[in-house]
Amino acid sequence: MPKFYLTTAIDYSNGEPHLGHALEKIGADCIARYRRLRGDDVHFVMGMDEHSQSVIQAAARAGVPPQAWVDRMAATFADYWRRLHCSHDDWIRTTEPRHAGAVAALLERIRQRHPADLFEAEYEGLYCTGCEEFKTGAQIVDGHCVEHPTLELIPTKERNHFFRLSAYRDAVLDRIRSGALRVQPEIRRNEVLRLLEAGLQDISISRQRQPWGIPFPGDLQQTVYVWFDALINYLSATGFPEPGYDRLWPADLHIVGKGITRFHCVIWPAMLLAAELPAPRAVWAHGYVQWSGTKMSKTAGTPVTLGEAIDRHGADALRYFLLREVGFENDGDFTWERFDARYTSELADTFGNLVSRSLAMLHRYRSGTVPRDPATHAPPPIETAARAAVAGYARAMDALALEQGAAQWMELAAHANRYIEETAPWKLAQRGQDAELDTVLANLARTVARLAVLAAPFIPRAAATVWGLFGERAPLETIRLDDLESLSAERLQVAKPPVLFPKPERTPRGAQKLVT
RNA sequence: GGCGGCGUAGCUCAGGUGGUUAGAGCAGCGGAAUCAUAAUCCGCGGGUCGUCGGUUCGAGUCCGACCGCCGCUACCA
Repeated sequence: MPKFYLTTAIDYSNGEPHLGHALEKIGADCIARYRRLRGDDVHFVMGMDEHSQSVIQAAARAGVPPQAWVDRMAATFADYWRRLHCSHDDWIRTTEPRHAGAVAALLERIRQRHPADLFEAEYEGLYCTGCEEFKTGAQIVDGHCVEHPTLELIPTKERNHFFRLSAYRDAVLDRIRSGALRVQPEIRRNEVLRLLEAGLQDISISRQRQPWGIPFPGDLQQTVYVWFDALINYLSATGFPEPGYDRLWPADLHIVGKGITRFHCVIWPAMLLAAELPAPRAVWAHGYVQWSGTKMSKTAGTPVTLGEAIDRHGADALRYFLLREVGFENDGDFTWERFDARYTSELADTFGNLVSRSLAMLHRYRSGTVPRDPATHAPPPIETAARAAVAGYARAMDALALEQGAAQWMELAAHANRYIEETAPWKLAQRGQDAELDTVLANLARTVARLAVLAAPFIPRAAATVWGLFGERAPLETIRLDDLESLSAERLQVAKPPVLFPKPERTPRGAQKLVT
């Protein structure tokens, strides 16, 4: 059983999680569940990034000590991920001792293997006394800090520890070009390659005047710069430097937002190479969730809270909508209108109703017992369609094309609805064509069971419910994709179908916000 | 400024290496059916393929210019 070590970016502890955070976690969870379906020994890690200045500020605004603040945030995030049925195996926080230990160990390892890669130098920058940090780029407008336009930025020199990033340009470039480190999707790979081709500068990896952080080994006047600190979480979670960490390391896939690809595709691999540790095998950089075509930035305020989105139609529905319509590759739009449309048309009317009518007929015509299929000859069209859908689903999911995987699932459900219309079981029953009816009902039951398996990575709760309706079988978690071809529901006693995805009678709340 | 991407039916999008009447899903309209969450199934709807030129027997599909969005451009996670 091959191991599959999967991570998401750890979330910054300075505010509530929103739909953007959720997309990343749900996408990663979908992949984790799919890999388990594939038979991989999955280790899925999420967590919190809890150091740095903004955390201190957020804590101060809330009037609590930093540790109390990050504890509160971690609990909040973890609760949302639980509500969204995330199936992570571990939850790491950068304020944990195991992480501080790993950071110190990694730095020590670099110092031992490549002493020249860590050195001290002067860092020069514009320092804002309001923020207590250096400002660059877009943070400076008209020569002033955007947060404190009335204060003067002070040119300041600071003695810092540096990492010789420049020494690893060629090695990182080679790994990405050769595919040893896969950067996906293609557009992100190209961006990273161009960045590398342009050359790298060494980076400072420590900060003075920054009490909320991991002490820099050998220089207690300074703390480890938050990015250098944060990236190491992926290694900390393996148990590094304790023996056995290499059972998990290297990571098979880091899921990150497109805004932080260079940290994961350039700096992180270079850090590992300097420590003579293997680089991750793949990085997937997803796009962002937009609200009616505009950015959902923290500063602009969130037009929709994560809680509202979950409450709308339930966690499964939100998961499905984010992965199917918003998508895990490009930026995508979230609107109540689109959410409701997908929910109604696909989850309720196509899949939910298919389950309803199939099981209802099983009860009406066969007392709830799936009959044996007496047919001995050519498989019905639905069987051919099911195999094609499973193959297409696997192809898409292997390539992390989650939208297409969901589309394959939906296509099979639609096909099953057509199969019912074409065979018209109610007519077969009327005419007393029992053998034909048995064939149709057995095939329908089998298709519904297969759909439950394929749906599990996207809508785990509903999938388990449907699977459970068949009773007397192995838990859904033990089923593998390879089992689908021979999967049969014959002789099983099925329960009465519940309404999986109820449809609100009237215009649900929040719809009016669409107009503004 | 530099590099790159996008702009196809009301909406979300497919459309390797140019070639008969430009496709799908959703929404909308008409019909059928009645097992089912008034769900399903069938049919229909004609969009200057961002704009203007060019190459070609022929371009959504290649070239150039332009317009409009967007991403990256290294220490904000």
